[in-house]
Amino acid sequence: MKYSRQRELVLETVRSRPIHPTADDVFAILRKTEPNISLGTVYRNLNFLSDAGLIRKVLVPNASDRFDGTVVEHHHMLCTQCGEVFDLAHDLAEEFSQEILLKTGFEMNHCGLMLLGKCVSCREKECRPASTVKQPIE
Amino acid sequence: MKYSRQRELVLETVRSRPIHPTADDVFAILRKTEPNISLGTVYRNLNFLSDAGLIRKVLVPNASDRFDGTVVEHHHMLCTQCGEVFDLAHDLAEEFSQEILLKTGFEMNHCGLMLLGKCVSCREKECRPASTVKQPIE
DNA sequence: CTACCTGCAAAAGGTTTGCATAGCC
DNA sequence: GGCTATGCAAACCTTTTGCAGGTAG
Repeated sequence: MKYSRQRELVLETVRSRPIHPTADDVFAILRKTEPNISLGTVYRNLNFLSDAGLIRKVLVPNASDRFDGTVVEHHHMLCTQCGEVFDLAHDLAEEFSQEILLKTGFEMNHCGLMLLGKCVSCREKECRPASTVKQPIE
Repeated sequence: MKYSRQRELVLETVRSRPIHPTADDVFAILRKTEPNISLGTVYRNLNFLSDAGLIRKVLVPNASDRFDGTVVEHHHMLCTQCGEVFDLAHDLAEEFSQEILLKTGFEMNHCGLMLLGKCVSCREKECRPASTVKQPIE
């Protein structure tokens, strides 16, 4: 792989942010210190780096793709209320993916699971009677 | 709801096709018999009908949204090889969604599960030694 | 009659690509 | 020096929207 300053910056930006930044986030962050970097270059490098396995592209339905510096196998949960993306540890889905394979023949990809739903803090913000709100177990 | 010929045709087209057609699929199908129908109208009606709960919009990462005439709760599996979308019965995911809620506090939406992976027929097409190919259990 | 719907075409949002120039090895 | 990356802008693809005219109730 050929070195370029921009590629290194893109990689470092994704790796150092746990927020699953979009291409546009990365672009905005880098623009601050690298005023000439172009959006095209950011996209090219994000795709290059995820093809090379150094980062991961997280496909988000109905929104911009996001990029993830964590390359160990894990899955994602998208809160359809606030738009945040959360990680889901692989072992929480392992049994499920085995069951799906056995029962349907469908073989889940590594990082192939996207859950749409409502995250803890969005659920807590809703004014439901406290008794019906299940507390998450961390 | 106000009647229109186009709306009825769109609804009927989605309901009668198990292929989870995209807006463009619906448009192409209807164009054959309704040469003046416009893509904008197809989109407007698909959105209207899914807002009204008569069909469902299936958000597909990295590809056009698809529409589903089956409105009972179920989930989807996208084959990242052939691009087909398959239904996944809700009861196969029920236990999993309970577990996720308890362990992470994330509350899955109805129809909120998208599995990316490889479908049975794509797996069978690959030239692996037969012994390593797990047969699906239907 | 009025509200809502249509067809058309333009706009919008996200992503990719062509081209000439610049930078790594 | 050659190959690849960059910046810029235009192109692309899917979806939405504004508008003027048409249709259901």
